[in-house]
Amino acid sequence: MTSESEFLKTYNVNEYERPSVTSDIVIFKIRRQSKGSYRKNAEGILTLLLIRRGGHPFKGCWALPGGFLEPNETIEECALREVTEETGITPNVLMPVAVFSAPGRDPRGWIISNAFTSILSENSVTAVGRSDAAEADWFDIQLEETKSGKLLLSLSNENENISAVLREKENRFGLPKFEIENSGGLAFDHAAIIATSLRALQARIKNFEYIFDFLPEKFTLTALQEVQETVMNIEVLPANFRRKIADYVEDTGEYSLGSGHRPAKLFRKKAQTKASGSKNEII
Amino acid sequence: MTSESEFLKTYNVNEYERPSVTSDIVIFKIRRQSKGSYRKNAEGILTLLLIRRGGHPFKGCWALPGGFLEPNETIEECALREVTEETGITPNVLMPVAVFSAPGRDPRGWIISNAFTSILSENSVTAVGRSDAAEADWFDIQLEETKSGKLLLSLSNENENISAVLREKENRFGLPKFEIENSGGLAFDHAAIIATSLRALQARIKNFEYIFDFLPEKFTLTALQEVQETVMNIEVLPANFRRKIADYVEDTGEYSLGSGHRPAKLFRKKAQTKASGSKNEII
DNA sequence: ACTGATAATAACATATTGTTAATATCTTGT
DNA sequence: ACAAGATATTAACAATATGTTATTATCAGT
Repeated sequence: MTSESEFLKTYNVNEYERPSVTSDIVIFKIRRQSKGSYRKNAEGILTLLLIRRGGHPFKGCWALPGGFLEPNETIEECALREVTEETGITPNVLMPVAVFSAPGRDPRGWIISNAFTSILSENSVTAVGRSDAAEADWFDIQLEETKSGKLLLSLSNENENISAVLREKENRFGLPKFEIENSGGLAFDHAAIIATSLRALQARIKNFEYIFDFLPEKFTLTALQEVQETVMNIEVLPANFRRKIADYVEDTGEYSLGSGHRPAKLFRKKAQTKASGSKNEII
Repeated sequence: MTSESEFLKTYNVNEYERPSVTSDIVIFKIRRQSKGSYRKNAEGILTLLLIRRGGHPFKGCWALPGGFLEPNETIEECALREVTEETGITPNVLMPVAVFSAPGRDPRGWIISNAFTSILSENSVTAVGRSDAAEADWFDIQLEETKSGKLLLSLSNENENISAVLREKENRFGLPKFEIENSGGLAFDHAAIIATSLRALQARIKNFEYIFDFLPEKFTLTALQEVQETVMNIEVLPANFRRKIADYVEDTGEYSLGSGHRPAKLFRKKAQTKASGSKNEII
């Protein structure tokens, strides 16, 4: 019978096989189709940040920013570090999505990935490209279900056009996961990570979680509504949206002027987003 | 310039330091305080499955079932395998909670844990104890907020009484995480994993996600209501609960008899839990 | 039959949401 | 200065959904 400290002195973690651990970060941002104003003929488009891989494997392919977990950092710190290193951007939210650990997902060997979703606001710096990432760019993203039940993930910018095809994988494990039928040239299983992340984001945006991260501190309610419409790919009636959002925002007293029409009030996110319920705790 | 296949031939994953990866599983189950019927003086109690560690480190301490990820399995498969090995139980849901990767969380070295939550139904086999786990048992669990904003996690059975104290840790990373002020004798950071998991479960039970996993295939609406009340620690008015749950269940035509009072209809979970919304897609 | 116990739902008040339409206020062009 | 164009904001009413209380239903046991 050994004591705990004696045990730890002789314990050697290298006796067991271990995987490498990475983080991959799915960063979204909304761009306005026509500059100036929201709504009608000027709706927002959801975009995604990809890097072109400068080294093997998948050299030259588009991929999510990300990299290996290092000792003495948490996986969240790893995610932030990698994004900054590879794109020069430092996001301020990090929403855990899922762990991707299917054997064979990385040709280099046993490597599992922790996926995170992040959001950049419209007016934030978007200069991209650094270090081992040869190139970085924003891609318009669309995820649509086909009649045969498959999912088509389309990513495009001026020069590139990526089309990946996915199938929803049935599992007993909470979140929907996806199987890649055609990666469209995306590295690793990143097509599946992107699809899972977008679905997770949409679920959160529904109840106004993370919605404010797409916009600067002060924003109009129309812009906020546009965020929900763009991310979820739906249309919302202004009167309804304004009633629902009312508890989450507060008036700044300022206005957005110079738009050629009635100026919109500027709001900010209200500190506490408490939900009320009924008078008593018994519902 | 090397080709992709040449690169992979010379790539050696062992050049970089790697963590060990584990899964930990937080398994909940409801027990009835007095056998026979639900409600009034016979309310449910949420219980949690713990194992007593048979080896170092934390030998003799209570801990979550779990273990190391092995090559050629996903982290979800690892979680299921470990639960079965250590407790003889095979759960049928597995809800991802979070990754715990804080440096120093395991005295053996660099080991990160993927936490999952699972649920066992009332009438399932609960025989526990196997392999390297010296002992396993169900603990009544309670998580309450104190006036000073701390969280008290209480776990108890006939012989044991564990009290852990936690603080909510502010972070920019989605989920609330917790810092352990007093582990109450629980191994590793398992007190924090348990608290995070329970909070995650409560959020899901609110909208009837996972709620059916606590009960057998056929159940009464009162029993289902009891699940929500027990997990979320609230009281619900029957008329309200029944209206809200109506779209998620279907009548089996059978009744629960022999109870000394009006028999209750037995329901089952309805296949599709679709949400309706308005007539058009525009809301 | 009567009691005790819980199931199930009716009935009404209140609150929320869906929907349509009216009004408000800016910029620009004349 | 005034009209036109554009979008913001809210009023008003209909339709649903929820909170709340009370009533009725149906069993087992006496």
